[in-house]
Amino acid sequence: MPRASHRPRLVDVAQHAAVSLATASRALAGREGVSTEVADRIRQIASELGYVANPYARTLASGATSTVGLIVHQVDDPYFSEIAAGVIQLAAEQGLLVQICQSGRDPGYELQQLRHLIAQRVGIVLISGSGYDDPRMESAARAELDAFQDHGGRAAAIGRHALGVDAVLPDNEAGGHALGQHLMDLGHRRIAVAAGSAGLTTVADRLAGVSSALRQRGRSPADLVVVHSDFTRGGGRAAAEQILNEHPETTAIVALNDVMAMGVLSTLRSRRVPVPARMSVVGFDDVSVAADLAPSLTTIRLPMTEMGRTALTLALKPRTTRPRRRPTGHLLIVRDSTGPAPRT
Amino acid sequence: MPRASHRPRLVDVAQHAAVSLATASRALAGREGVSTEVADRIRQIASELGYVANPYARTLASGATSTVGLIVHQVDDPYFSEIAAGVIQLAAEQGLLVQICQSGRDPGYELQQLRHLIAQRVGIVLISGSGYDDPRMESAARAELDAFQDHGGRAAAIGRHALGVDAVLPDNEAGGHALGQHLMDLGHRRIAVAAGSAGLTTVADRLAGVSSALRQRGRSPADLVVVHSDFTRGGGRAAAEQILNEHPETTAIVALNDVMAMGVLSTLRSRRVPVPARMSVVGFDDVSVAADLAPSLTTIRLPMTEMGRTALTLALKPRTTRPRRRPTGHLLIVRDSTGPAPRT
DNA sequence: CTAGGGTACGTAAGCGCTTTCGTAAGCGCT
DNA sequence: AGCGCTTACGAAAGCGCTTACGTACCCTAG
Repeated sequence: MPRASHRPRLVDVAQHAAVSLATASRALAGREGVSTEVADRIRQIASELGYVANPYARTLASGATSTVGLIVHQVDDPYFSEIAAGVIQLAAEQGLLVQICQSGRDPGYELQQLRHLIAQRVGIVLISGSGYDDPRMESAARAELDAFQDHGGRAAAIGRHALGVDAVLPDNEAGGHALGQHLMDLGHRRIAVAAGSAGLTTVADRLAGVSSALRQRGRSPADLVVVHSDFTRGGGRAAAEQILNEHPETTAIVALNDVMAMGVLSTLRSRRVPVPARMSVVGFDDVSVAADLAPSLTTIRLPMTEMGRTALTLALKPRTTRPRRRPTGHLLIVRDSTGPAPRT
Repeated sequence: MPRASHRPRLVDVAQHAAVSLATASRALAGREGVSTEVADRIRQIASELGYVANPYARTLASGATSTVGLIVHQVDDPYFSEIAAGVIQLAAEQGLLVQICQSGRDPGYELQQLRHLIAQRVGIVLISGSGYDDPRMESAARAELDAFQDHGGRAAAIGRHALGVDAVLPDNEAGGHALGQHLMDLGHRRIAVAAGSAGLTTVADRLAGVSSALRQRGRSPADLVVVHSDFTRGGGRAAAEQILNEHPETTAIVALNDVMAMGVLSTLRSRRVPVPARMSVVGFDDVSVAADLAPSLTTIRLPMTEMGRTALTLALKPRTTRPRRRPTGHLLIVRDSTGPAPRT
């Protein structure tokens, strides 16, 4: 077999510099034990030769990987693509490579992807998406991550907790609360929630926030109509259909993320329900298109790109005994999809 | 140093099966020279042990990589995220891993990312984005890809040609033509184009299509107002501003991609120009949010996700002497952002 | 002048695979 | 019985790095 690569190897650099492999390796790794002049000469020659270390050989020898695995639900969901953008940005700055996987919102498949990434010996695992209420759902993933970290891997979660790893977490409950308050302030009393799949912590937290806002104003959370479907545009459409059919008195719909809100708006448009005159709609996340929807969407802004960066930053730091939790800010963005409740 | 990994190695499998390393390797790779019974026993044991080959060792030994590098402009641009989704999908089906890079629309940085990917010894490179009119801009990338392919790498381009590699290519000119025709049919005579950066082949091709539609109807393409900015939302806003200020007689704006169209619509909204009553707007690509914009966008549909899959499929096939070009379909989608030209 | 201790560098043993080559066994044929 | 051929497997040489360990050298102190 011919040489796998035509690229210069470390021996080539070492020969040109008339030093041993060990010295060349040390010099390029910036480790000590090499005089400054020799190190400079080696680096000089390496760059002249266009030498770049073979990461496979390097990893095999040292066990230290420089690739980070990122698990998202769907890269073409704007929430996740903004997170991914942040991760990839920072990774590029750090000279790391990002391997990306889609779990397709399926916990079983997600676990499989996680195992695959770990089996591929990535050094860092970043996992986004929502956690599950049922601890049994998370325990397998958690065990996997624990073992991974015990053997020197690093992991961080984005927007999900209960995984026993560092996490960057938006305050979903406070965000939901702000949305609830905003709608109450506008006089809405018949509020429905288009929720993602039941059993997701993100859903539970955001919902709890909305409920608490109602309770704070002396209204029973039982009045809140909650329709579960999933965190997709189609899920939003389905939820809106159900709300319109079964609860025609509703004057405001809280979609628990922007993508669902897009579906909700779409259904309202095709049903010719004027927004916000007849129905107010709010979302959550403030994905970049939220401002361009018809009408532009009132929502809670989350700094997704920054969340991605922060998660990688956390994973890059040495592990602490207790998992860290980094909160993110959130902000109510009022746009044109909300207005005063229609008089009855 | 402790063993880098706690995972079972090939020796472990071999020992349990009481065979040599070579036999175990052959059996798991499905290569011949192993009796069926022995091979089955080895596979059985491997799966019991949860053995997964160390890709670093495997690649180092064989030179065959199983990771594909994908270069996009920005993952949070919906056009690219849909392409990425397709690539990642198919890669997962094939057991390949995807390393993703953002070039940030900067040709220099893109070249750097390309070199980086190749230096990282990916086996397949997929490059998306637009090519450049100036052949000198592409020659460096082309040389890099040529050398890469000569040494056994495989590459494919998505939506760009002139790279000397297999490519999946939408018919940008025909799409532009369809848009031009559509607007002419609606009676528009004062048409402006919000174009991406000058020098991009995508821009030139789509523009040529629009011009040819005008010419076909006996109008001079010189009448076409072309404003160059870039393929972003901000670029669309800027272009729209300029068009409104310098060419107030315009009744239709062709944005050369949907993301720019979003910016155009945003500007028109803030300037209170009614769409389509006073101004028609069209985009290009049909990203998934195009239907949810205000108003929903008339555009040319491109099968981005499928384009991603096709590109990977091409790269997976053995290389042919001449680069293949796989065309993609396109389709005019008429929505609410276009209407009859206002009477003057 | 020698012992002791750094410092700078080289030697060589892996990391966990793949693959070439060698060998032994089994087969049919003359 | 002897030959060549095929088949099934093992031994061992790498792939291109990192790093523990060894060694030569120089400097300072006694």
